[in-house]
Amino acid sequence: MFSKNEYLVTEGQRCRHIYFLEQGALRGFYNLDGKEITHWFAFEKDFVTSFHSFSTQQPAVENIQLLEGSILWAISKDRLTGLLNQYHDIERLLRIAYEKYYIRLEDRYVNAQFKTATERYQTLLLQTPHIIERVPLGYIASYLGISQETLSRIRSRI
Amino acid sequence: MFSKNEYLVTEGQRCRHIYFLEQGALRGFYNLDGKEITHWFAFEKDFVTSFHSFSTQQPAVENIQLLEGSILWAISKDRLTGLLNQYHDIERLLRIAYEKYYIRLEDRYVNAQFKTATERYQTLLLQTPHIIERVPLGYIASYLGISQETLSRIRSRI
DNA sequence: TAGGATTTTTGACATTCATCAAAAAATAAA
DNA sequence: TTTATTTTTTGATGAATGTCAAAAATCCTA
Repeated sequence: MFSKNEYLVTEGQRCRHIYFLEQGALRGFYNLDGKEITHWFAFEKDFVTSFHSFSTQQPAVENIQLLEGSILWAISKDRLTGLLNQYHDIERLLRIAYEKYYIRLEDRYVNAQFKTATERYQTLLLQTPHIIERVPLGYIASYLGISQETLSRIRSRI
Repeated sequence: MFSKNEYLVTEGQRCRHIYFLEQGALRGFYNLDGKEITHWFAFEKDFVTSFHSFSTQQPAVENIQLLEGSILWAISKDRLTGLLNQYHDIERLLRIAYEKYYIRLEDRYVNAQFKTATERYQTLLLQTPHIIERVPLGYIASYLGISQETLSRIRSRI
């Protein structure tokens, strides 16, 4: 149980857990040229972690912050490793989970690089309409890779 | 052994193999609004496949084309599945390979969405300088998400 | 519910980049 | 080598988006 605006992971710190988000909302962001860039959101039933840091156990380059009071379950890297050694099936589940996450990221990548700002916003509306009600526009703008002003203008135009 | 400009995978066709590229160069691209968008390149010692199609066995949305005559090794989905069932260790290797590929894609994603065209080109020069000599500029431009003219101007400016 | 803080919108202007067209350069073929 | 083809560069112009500043709207909280 964590409360709004708390941090799950902070830049520079090693991320030792994968979390399951039962209830609430999170964002992952990092600092680029003095600006906070939100690069993902997570909602109910998502698994979250600072993937790079968790996987390599290097210091995280990103921050994970609570957007709402949330209920989270955590499993540590060590405990997960134990489970993987003990149960072949978990290794397989994880491999398949990675496949799915990879495909999703590929999709986002294409979307990010080759669609216009307006198209990206419309895709977001279609795929996850609830984001709009739960997340400040500024965060959404940086998630879409545009300025808040531009997002505001896109919204007024639609 | 395949020769220049041949296709390994074509849009609409199911991709049933993962390939190991021993020698040569490939690109993955798809058609968007009548334009070919190159979204990755592969060179010696890379594993390649149309990931989404291979994983889900849905028809591919992308094409894989030879940029040079190349030597490739293939393993079919069925044979790989057999190996995964037989050897726990291969499941683990695959899971770890996916981790690495995921992290790499995450990196590219950030790069694509939040860096300027010039920065993206400079990163490319730094990370894979040999691309420039082996791949036409037009492909590189679309890989970077800019027009060929803009890339040409960036090059003259540096 | 009134005042303060935060978030969103609007305006003016500068910059980046795409597009279309054509010239120049490089590469391949005869 | 000469010609044809492909690739790269250059020029002119317009559209999309960023930035800075301020106004308007919304939301907290006392």
